[in-house]
Amino acid sequence: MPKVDDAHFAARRRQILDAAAACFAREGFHRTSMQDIVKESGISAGLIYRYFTGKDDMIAAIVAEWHERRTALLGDDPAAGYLEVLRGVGDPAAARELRLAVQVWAETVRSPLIREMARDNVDRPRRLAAAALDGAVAEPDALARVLIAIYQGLVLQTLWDDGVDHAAYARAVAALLAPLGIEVPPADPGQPGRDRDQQE
Amino acid sequence: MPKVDDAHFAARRRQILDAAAACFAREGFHRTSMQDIVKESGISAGLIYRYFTGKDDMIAAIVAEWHERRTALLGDDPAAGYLEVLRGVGDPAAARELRLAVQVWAETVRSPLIREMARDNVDRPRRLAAAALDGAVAEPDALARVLIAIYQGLVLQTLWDDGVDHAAYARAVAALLAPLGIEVPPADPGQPGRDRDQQE
Amino acid sequence: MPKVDDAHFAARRRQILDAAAACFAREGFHRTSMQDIVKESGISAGLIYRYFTGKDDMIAAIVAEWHERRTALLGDDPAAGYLEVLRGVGDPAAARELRLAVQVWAETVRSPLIREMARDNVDRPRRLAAAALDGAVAEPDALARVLIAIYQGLVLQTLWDDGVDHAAYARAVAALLAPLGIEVPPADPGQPGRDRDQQE
Amino acid sequence: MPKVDDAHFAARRRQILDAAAACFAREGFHRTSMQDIVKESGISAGLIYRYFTGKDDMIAAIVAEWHERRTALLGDDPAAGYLEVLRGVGDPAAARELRLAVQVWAETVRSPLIREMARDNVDRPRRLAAAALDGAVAEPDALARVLIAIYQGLVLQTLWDDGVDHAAYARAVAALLAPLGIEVPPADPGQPGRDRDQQE
DNA sequence: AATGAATGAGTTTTCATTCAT
DNA sequence: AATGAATGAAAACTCATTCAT
Repeated sequence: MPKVDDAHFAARRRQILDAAAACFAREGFHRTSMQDIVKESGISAGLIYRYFTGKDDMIAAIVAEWHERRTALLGDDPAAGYLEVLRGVGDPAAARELRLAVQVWAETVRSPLIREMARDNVDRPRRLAAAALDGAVAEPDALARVLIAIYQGLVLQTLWDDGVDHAAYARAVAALLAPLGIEVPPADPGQPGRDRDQQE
Repeated sequence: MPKVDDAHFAARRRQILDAAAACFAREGFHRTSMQDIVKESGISAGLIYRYFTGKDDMIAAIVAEWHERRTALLGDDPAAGYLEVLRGVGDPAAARELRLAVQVWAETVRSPLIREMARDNVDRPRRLAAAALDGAVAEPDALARVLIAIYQGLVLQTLWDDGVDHAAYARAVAALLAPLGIEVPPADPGQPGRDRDQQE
Repeated sequence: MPKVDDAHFAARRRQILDAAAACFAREGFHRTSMQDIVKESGISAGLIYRYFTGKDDMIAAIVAEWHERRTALLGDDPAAGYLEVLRGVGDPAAARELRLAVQVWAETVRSPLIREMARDNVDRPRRLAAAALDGAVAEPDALARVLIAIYQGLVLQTLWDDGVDHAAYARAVAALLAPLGIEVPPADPGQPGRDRDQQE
Repeated sequence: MPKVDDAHFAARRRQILDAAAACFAREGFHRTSMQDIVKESGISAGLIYRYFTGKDDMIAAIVAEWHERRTALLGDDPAAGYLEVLRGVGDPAAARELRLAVQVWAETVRSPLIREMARDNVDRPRRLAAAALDGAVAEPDALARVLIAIYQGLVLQTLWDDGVDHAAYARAVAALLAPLGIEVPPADPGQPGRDRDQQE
C-alpha cells in the first residue's frame, strides 16, 4: 500500500463523508438513501461499500470526525474560548454542522455506539471545566454541565429561530458567570463575528 | 358498529398515539415502521389511517399535545416551577419523553411544520421569562434563552449519562441566578424527586 | 314484501346505481373504490352489499340496464332513428353515457359475462338491420356491422375530440348510404341538436 | 455490470413492455398488478422502475410505439392500405393488439395524456384522408371520421364475436365507397388473410 | 479499482368486504 | 334496515446491498 494509494484512499473517503454529511444535514440519516449519497458524491454505490460497511458505519465515522474536530478545537482549556464558541454557533457557515449535530443526538437514542461517542464528546470538556471550577463554586460538576447545556440549547434555538442574537446570548452568559468570580475572556473585537463591541 | 361515541374515538386515538410514542422513543421516527405501530397498538393498519394521515401526522399530534401539557403545566409564571422542571428531567418516568423530544428535535430540521411547532413550544415560556426579567437584568431576552437552553441541554445529557445529579444541577442553576437577584423557589423537600435537599 | 318495500328497494337500488355510474364514468371501474360510491350515493358501505354482491355485480347491473335502455330506444326499426342516434352522440347530456360505454367495452376483455352482454347489445340491432338490408345490397350482414361500427367509432372520436361535427357526420353517412338505395330519414330541423338545416 | 450498452437497454425495455402488454391485454390495465408484470417478464420489481416510472408510463410507451408503427405502416397514403388494414383486424395474431386497444380507449377517459395520444394517433390518418377526399365529396372531414370509425367499430366487434367475416366487411366498405368515385385497391389474393378473394 | 445493473424484502398506503350494534 | 368501524390482504413503490463485468 504505497503512499499515493493512501492519499487516494483518504481523498475518496473524504469525498464520500462530505457528501454524506451534506445529505444527512439536509434530510436526516434515515431519510437519506444510499442513492442520494451516490448522487451527491459522484461515487458509485459499489465503491462506497468498499469504504464503509453500510450507512451506520458512515454515521459513526461522521460522529468520530466530529469528535476529533471538537477535541482539537477546544484544546486543553475549554474555558478560554467558551464565549467564542457560543458566538460561533451563529455563524451561517456553521449551520450545516448544527443540523448534523441534532441528527446525531437523535441517533444516540437508538445506537449505544453513537450514544457513547456523544457522551465522550461532551465528557472531556465537561471534566476539564469541572476541574477548573473546583474550589471556586459549590457544585463544580453540575455547573460544568450547565455550561455545556447552555451551548447545546443554543444550537437548538439557533436551528429554529433565525432571530437569535448570539452576541447578546454570550453577554448574558458572561453576566451570569461574572458574580461567581469566573473570568470570561471578553469578545475579540477583531473577530469576523456578528456584533460590534459591547460596553456593559 | 355505527358511529362511535367521542369517548371511544378519543380512547382509540390515545391508544395509537401511545403506541406510536413508545415506538418512536425506542427506535426513532424513521426506523419505526407503520407495522411496528400496528403491532404495538394492536390496531389494524387500515384503522390507523382513519385517525392519522401518516407518521408525520402522528408526530405533529404528539408535539401538539406536548404544547398543551406544557402550557397548562407552566401556567403564567414559568419561573415558579423552573427548578422543579429541571429536577423532573431526572424522573425515570420521564425517560421516554426525553427520548421522544430528541426525535422531534431532529425532525425539526426536515419539516417546517414540526420546526414551527417546536419553536412555538418554546416561545411562550421564553417570552414570559423575558418579561419577568425585564428591568432586572441587562439582556432579558438573551437570558431567557439561556434558561431554556439550560433545560434543553439537561435533557440531552440525561439521555446520555445515567449519572447526572439533577438536584445538584438545579442547585447550580439556583446559585447562578441568585446574584442577579432572581429568587428561585427552593426545592420542595417532600418531593418524590431523587436527592435529599441540601441547602448550601 | 309489501308494495311499499318494493318501491323503496327499487329506489335504493337506483340511488346506488346512479352514483356508481357517475363514478365509473369519471374514473373507470377499477379506479372507483367502494368508498367513492359510498360518498357519491350517500349510502353506507354495509347497505350497498345488501343490494349487490360486489363491484362486479354492479358493473353487470349497469350494463344490463344499458342493454334495456338501448333496446327500448331502438325499438323494432333501428334504421328509422339511425342518423338521429348518430347526432345524439354529440349531445352534451350524453357525455357520461359515452364514457361509461368505453369502460364497459374495456371490461368485455376480462369478463365473459360482460362480453356476452355487449355482444347481445349489438346483435339485435345488427340482425334487424341485416334483415332490412337483405336483398338490397350484396353483403347485408357485413354492411349491418359497418353501420354499427360507424356509431361505435363516433362514440370514441367524440370522447377524444370536442370538435366533432355530428351533423356533418350524419350527413356524410347519409351520402354514403344514399347510392345503395337506402333511404335515411332527413334530420329533424326542429331538433334541439346542434346544427341548422343543411342544403347540400 | 457497468453501464450497459444500448442494445441491452432496448432489449430489457422490450421485455418489460411485452410482458406488460400481455398482462394488460389479458386482465386490463388496473387489474394487472406490478407483481403480475414482474412474473410475466421475469424482471425484478426494482429494475422495472428504472425503466418506467409506473404503470401509466408503460401505457404511454405502448401507445407511443403504436403511433410510430401506425405512422410507418400507413405512410403518406392511408387510402392505399385501408381495406388491408380492415382485413388485418381479423388476423388471429393481432388479437392481443385489439384487446390492448380497448384498454387504452378506456384509459383515455381518465388520463388527459393518454387521451391526447389516442387522438393524435388518429388525427394524422384522418387529416390525410380528409385531404385526399377534398373536392371529391361534400363532407371530406366528416367522411374521414366515418372511415376511421369503420375501423374502430370493427375492432370492437371482432373482440366480441368470433364470427366476424373480415373479408366480407372489407367488401361491404368497398361497395360503400365505390359510388363516391373512391377507388379502393382490391384485396391482395396472395395475402395470408382469412378469406379467399371473391370479386363480385 | 470501479461501475451501476440487478435483486427482493420491506415500506407506506388503500380497499373490498364483514359484522357488531 | 342501516350504519360505519374494523380488518387484513394486497397494491405500488423504494432501498440497502451485492456482484458480474
